[in-house]
Amino acid sequence: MKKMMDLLAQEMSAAFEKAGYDASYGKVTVSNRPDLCEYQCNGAMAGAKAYHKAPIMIAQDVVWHLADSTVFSMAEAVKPGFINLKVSGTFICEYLKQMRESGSLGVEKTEDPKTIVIDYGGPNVAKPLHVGHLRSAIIGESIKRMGRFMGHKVIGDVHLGDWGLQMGLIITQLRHQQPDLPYFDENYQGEYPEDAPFTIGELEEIYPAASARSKEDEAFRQEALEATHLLQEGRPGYRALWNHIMNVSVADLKKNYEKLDVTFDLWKKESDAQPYIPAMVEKMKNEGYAYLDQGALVVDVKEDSDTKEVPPCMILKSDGASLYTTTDLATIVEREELFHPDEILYVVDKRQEMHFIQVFRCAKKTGLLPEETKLSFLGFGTMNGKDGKPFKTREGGVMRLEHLIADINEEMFRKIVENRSVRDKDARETAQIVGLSAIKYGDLSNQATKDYVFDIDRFTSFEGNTGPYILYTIVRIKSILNRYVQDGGDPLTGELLEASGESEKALTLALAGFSAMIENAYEEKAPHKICSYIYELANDFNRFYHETKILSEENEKQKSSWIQLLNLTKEVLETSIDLLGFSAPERM
RNA sequence: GUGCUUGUAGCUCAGCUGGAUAGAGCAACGGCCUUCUAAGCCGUGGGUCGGGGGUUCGAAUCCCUUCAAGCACGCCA
Repeated sequence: MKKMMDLLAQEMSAAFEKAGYDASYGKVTVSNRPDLCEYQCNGAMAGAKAYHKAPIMIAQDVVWHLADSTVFSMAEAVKPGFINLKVSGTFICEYLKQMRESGSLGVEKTEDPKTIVIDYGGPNVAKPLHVGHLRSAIIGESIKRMGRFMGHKVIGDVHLGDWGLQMGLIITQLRHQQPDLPYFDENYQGEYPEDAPFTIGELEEIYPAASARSKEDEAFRQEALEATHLLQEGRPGYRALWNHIMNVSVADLKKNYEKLDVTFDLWKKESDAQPYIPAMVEKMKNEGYAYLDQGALVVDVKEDSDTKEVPPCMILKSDGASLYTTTDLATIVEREELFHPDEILYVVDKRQEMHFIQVFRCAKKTGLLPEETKLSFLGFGTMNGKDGKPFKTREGGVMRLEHLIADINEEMFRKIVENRSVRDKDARETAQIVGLSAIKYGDLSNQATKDYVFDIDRFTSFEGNTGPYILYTIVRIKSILNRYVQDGGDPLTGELLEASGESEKALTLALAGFSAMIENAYEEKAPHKICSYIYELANDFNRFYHETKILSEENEKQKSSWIQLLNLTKEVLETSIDLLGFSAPERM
């Protein structure tokens, strides 16, 4: 079904035409003066020059043709040339009924479904998730859900980091700690043990220890480099160890992402792309794209329009080893082979932008992908603490994601039991649901590309533009609907009537704007637009709620109409928060 | 040094594809609970939209310039 805004523009354009002006001036926008009107059209001012006519004259001409409109209940020409509009209540009412019946809240699935691979999450194995991983997971998950909602085929890939020096460091550290393990015996012929020689907890100790040591102990570092190399060459003992590391840490990662309600379709990893490297490199060499520069194999990717120097894209280091870029390029080859995607979207820290510019250009230039395949980059900003500097623990260290989530849940739990007499068991569960909304909404309500301040106190607050406030609004609606059912009402029947008061009208207008909002938010990959929409919607609902006693309404038709309105509001809110990646509890 | 991004109320942020009086929330202050969750609602105060110039009937928004902050700039990922 058509978007509300398009229907209004259609009516307005027709009036422009009837008055003898071009239909393109009939664009309608939400009013920025809600005290004067609901919608407005500024086309008369835009057209003043073309028609050598005062804007107000044009506006008056157009308004005259809207006199008997069934869409607008008011259309007036004002001062310089604004056309102020109010929409007919019956028109909105009809629109909302269709919205309910459409099964998708009025949102039209795309006519041209794309296959989109989203690369997000990006954790490294053997290292615990820390707050730096939070944004990628949250933003990527939301965009994945939005894309699906619009009808695209979206494939989420966690793209694990499992192939760099970190693996060599861990192996080497382990070798120093437990030299007798069979994995280090080159002559070992038997089966390797099934169980890993470490727990996730131990594994997480190993990496930092190894990393620290490699910085001071050059011999150790060399050993680690060698181990990395041997692993990549396929040495059986190291391969077996690598398998253990993978199993132990992937299980742990899955558990943690589950807590965030973030799910990936693919658990691909850097090592999966390795088989694609030799042929890719050969191709680049043979076709003359790659050449040796200072010993390294590079591909030029600068373009004439560049305003600054874009260094060549490095394919192989001077020692012949592959690097980050190589893996990313090979991953593109792999994805093309497996999925033929129309688009690959990377949700990554914005500091990596230059790297991806190089990778994208190189992939296109060397023909790893068809010309029309879109490579896009959504770079997000840093999560800062209240001091405006990157988020740290009180002690100044890197905050583990688990701990952050636990802290939030604890805080949420405290607030819930403080404010309500809920049974303990429910309170824990509720605290988790509400806590997740606090984290995700706190993040997503900011523009993804900007740095933002992560403030636990503010995010867990039930007041203002927060996740908990949105959930509270939904819970209020659920509460009324539940009582209505308890009183013997059927929440699914009943006809939506035209809005009777101002706050109700405002609520219906907000609801009608859902599809335009969602389309725009997806197009711009901007979850924060969903946040500001539902925040306004929640405000509109709470105003309506405040002045309307629904359950005590004597007129049954009016009552059941309001119940329909609540149903629709709830659906829109719940659909929206689902796209953001969280859900609402039954009570709170 | 070069380039990118950001700068809006005391704080945290919207608004930026040009439109009317620049919006929220928090914090401060004042109202509203015999009645569906007051975790709510209503109201008051608070602004040289970093500075300066320009384009335009009209600029927070576009252009130029300047200041400040953050980030990135070939063998890490």
